[in-house]
Amino acid sequence: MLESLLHLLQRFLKSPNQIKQIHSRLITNGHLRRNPNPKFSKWRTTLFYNTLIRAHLGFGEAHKAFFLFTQMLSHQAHPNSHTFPPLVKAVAVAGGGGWPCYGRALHAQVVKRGVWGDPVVQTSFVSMYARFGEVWDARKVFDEMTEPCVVACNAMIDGLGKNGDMGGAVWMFERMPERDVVSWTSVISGFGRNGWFGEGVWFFKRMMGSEDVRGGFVKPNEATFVSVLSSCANLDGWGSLYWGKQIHGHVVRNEVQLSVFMGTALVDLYGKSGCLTGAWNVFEEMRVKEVCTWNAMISALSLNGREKEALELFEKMMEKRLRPNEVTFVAVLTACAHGNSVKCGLDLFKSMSKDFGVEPIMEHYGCVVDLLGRAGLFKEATELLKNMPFEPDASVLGALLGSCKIHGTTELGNEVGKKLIELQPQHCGRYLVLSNIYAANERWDHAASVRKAMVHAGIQKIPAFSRIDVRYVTFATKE
DNA sequence: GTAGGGTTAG
Repeated sequence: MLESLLHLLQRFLKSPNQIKQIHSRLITNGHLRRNPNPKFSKWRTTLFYNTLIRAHLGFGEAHKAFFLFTQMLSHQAHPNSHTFPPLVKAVAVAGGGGWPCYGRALHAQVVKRGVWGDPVVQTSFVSMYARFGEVWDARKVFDEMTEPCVVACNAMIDGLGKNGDMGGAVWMFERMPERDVVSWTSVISGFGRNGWFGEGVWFFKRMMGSEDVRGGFVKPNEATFVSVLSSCANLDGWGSLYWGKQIHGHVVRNEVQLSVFMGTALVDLYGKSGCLTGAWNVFEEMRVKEVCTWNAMISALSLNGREKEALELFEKMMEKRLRPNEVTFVAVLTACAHGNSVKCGLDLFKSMSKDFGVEPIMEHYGCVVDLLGRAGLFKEATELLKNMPFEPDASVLGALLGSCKIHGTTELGNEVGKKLIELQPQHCGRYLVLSNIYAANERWDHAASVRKAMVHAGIQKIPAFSRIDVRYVTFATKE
């Protein structure tokens, strides 16, 4: 009986319903309590709890994992080194402000139960501390490990990348005695996360040409492709489409079916590099689509001048009864702003919290201010700014300043521009837009004084340039 | 006598 329940648990680790059924059987049979029978070995109860905790984490019920742990303690089942890694991961998944409390409590438990020396447990803490920005604590745990294995080093590399230390990440990568696909992927995704897109793509190329310790090639997997595609999508100019297509080709030659992750990354890539046909083809080809996939396609349309189609696709998404999220509304509101659909945008803005339960954040206000400003509705825009539940940040004010420039609204532009310079004294563009507004209205004295203030603040203007890509030759003209 | 790391949309 016991053996078969254990077998079932392990087999259905990923099926919530089955796990819940087995869980209730375990409770009614009393297997989750300490059994006074000496024939009943102690570790078996521990094993049940460990497997249940892991299962609940697996299907996204992180809070139940904690509950199981407290039950485990109250029933005097002894946690061992296998108990903690899933719990530490549950802290990371649950996230939020409560992490220091849970995370450090678990750390204390680990020390108390005498399993701190276990490398798997230590690795899980390296990830957890790094994920919450405590890279110094992560490093301390890592340095306590006598012989960190590949996985531990990978966790540290990823942690350094997550905290903006790509120098440290690459340093560690170069000194590893052996590297696997995750080591490479961690560096590639780190570069992308920190905005070093070219370096990310370069590292991918380096990976494709390198050999591992056994003389074989390192084979990229789905995570590798998704990471490098996201870097490609953000490359400037022709590189984006060129390298993106190369990698897409590689995916097609090596992968059977497009996963949601990979497909979404490709839709985003084609959307950002202006190749709408490419984005559509991937979108249509995908069997399984999630909300983020629709978001990527709607953004692709709205960023490439197809505002009407973006809104139509949003309608289609509604017909499929998919739940739009924050990102969806950023995409559709952008479409409305670019397409000058004031009424449509305002209706969507009203309905997002009322009908869909999505509370507007700064980005949404930015879109609506942009929408109103472009239409010249400055009274409404300032009204919205005043009634925002939080202080407008530079992106929102920047949207308004941009509109003031288009419409030559000097007075408001002056006010907004001054506020912006207070917020971002080192941003050369802010001074220039303000000075251009004055110049456009022949207020040369004001224009000159803004330029002077800029020089005074020690800011140099970065020359703007426009660029036309013809095949692979780039023509650039400096302003 | 089970286990740990990397992934998409603004």
